[in-house]
Amino acid sequence: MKVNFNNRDPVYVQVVRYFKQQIATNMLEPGQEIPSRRELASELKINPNTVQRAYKEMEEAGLIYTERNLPSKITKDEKMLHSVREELIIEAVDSFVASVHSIQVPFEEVVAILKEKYEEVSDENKRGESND
Amino acid sequence: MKVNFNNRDPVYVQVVRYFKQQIATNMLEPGQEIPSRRELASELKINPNTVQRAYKEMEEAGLIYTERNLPSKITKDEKMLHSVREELIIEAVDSFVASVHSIQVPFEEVVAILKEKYEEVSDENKRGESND
DNA sequence: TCGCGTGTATTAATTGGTTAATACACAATG
DNA sequence: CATTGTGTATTAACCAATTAATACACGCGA
Repeated sequence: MKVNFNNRDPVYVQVVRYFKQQIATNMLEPGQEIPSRRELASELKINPNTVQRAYKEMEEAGLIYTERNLPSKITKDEKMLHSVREELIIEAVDSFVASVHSIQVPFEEVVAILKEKYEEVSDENKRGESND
Repeated sequence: MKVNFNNRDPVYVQVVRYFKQQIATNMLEPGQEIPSRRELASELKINPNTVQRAYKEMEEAGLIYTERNLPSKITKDEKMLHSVREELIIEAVDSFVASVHSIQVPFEEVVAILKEKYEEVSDENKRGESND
């Protein structure tokens, strides 16, 4: 479990995003146990409350659940899990479309640039990825 | 001159973004005079220093220039003006690709979703746009 | 029953960015 | 030459979000 922190976004947001990505790519399975607050905090060298905040948000969103005082687990609700990926995509698309729309970029131009960039990142992965 | 402020981003950032969009869509022309710090501040009901900060960033970026103590003007450097649009697009694309790549969305799926959303916003504009 | 590792709650501290207040310098204009 | 409107610089205040410190509650197992 390794999160590449940046300095821009709040740590707890980045932790949530990390779990969402893990869920969206099926790296975390339904019912799977995740590290305890203190354990993850220790591992990532951050404050336990920061993890707690991340976990709390995830629990309120229905991504994880907690039974008694046991480490939380990934939800077993398949629909919920599936929607995580959907929502991540929708968020990204909405933000992106708003940006390019405000400067009136035609759809075809967008797709063309997108394709280029897509091939770039694919190439990078074929070699030895190391990004933020 | 009207900026739709949101509560998320700093005001001066939104002011800069507004000018960049205006430049990218050719609403502001090379050499064109822009409102003085105090004037724009008054118009937008914000502090003159907030405008100053926005203008300062734009001047450092080469988007505007200031002669003596006259109101600043849009740069006449056509290459610079053209690159504004390019950079806005590149920023949007980079951020977008990073997002969808982290959850491994295939290119074709991205384009499909994008197309849908694009048609949505186009339709909205045909009617009576009113967004933040 | 005691201790340990869970999750949880409350409150405080920090801190950085943002905005505001104020003053200064300059040039044009009447 | 004084006033007014520019841009500029410096400093302070503010404020909200984030993080940290601390204590509490619960259940399990030695």
